[in-house]
Amino acid sequence: MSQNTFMDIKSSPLQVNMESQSTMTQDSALHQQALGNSTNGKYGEDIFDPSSSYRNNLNELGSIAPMAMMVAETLTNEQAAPPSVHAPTYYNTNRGQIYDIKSEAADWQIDSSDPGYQSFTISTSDAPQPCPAFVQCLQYYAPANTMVAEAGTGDVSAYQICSPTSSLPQGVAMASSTSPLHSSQQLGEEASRKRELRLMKNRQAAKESRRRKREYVNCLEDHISMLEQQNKMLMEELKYLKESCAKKSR
DNA sequence: ATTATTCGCCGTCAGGGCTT
DNA sequence: AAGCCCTGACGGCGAATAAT
Repeated sequence: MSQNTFMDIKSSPLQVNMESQSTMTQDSALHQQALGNSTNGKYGEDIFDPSSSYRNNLNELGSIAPMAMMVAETLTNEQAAPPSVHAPTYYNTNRGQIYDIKSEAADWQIDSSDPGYQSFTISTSDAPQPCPAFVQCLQYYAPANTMVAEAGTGDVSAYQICSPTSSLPQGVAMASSTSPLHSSQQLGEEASRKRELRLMKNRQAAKESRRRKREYVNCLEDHISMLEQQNKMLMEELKYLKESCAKKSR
């Protein structure tokens, strides 16, 4: 299989043309079967289990742990060890502190002991940093398959950010998401905040989707290798049986 | 050494499917 | 119906590689 067959093929005219002109190999035929025959946006249904999506196939292999489940487990199981995730970068805004998950400076922990997630505490060794204007962001992600936690809309009224070097929370209580909006400026800020939240979620979803797809393609490649090996053995067995029959018939 | 092409990854948008 | 999630499509970017 070519290395980039289904990773992220750009559909520029040149590349589309190259694809359409390329010879249909066994691998590409299999992939077309796996991907092209899909009718509902999922792919891979023809290779493993026709009644199951590729994600289900992967789940059966135990290779995918849905992040949502990890979130639920992490936030509800107080006995569980705190997840090891990367440190966010903290920013100060006129509405409090928000953070950026791209920083990978240090480990941080989540204290979810507060029932109902009315508030929670993020501990980090990072000192708060100044930041350009940004909306309040109550969602944070953990990279590398660790966990995702979300809060910020709905019934969450506040949360806190504090430093582990201080016994008292130094964080800023965030604006209540349920507070009424009075001005067009506030409406604009709310819309902007929602957009940022949506983009952030989609960004993470896209990453997860691509990771699942890579995993799926890897599974397909392994499956192909196994089938090729199987085919080779069967061909050898057939050859042997044919020769045996020929000897007997003489 | 410079330029062109390829590759892989990312963020965003759009649209379909599912849930509430 | 609204909101959310998932994923294909698209364009941009930087690194690697090939061509000159």
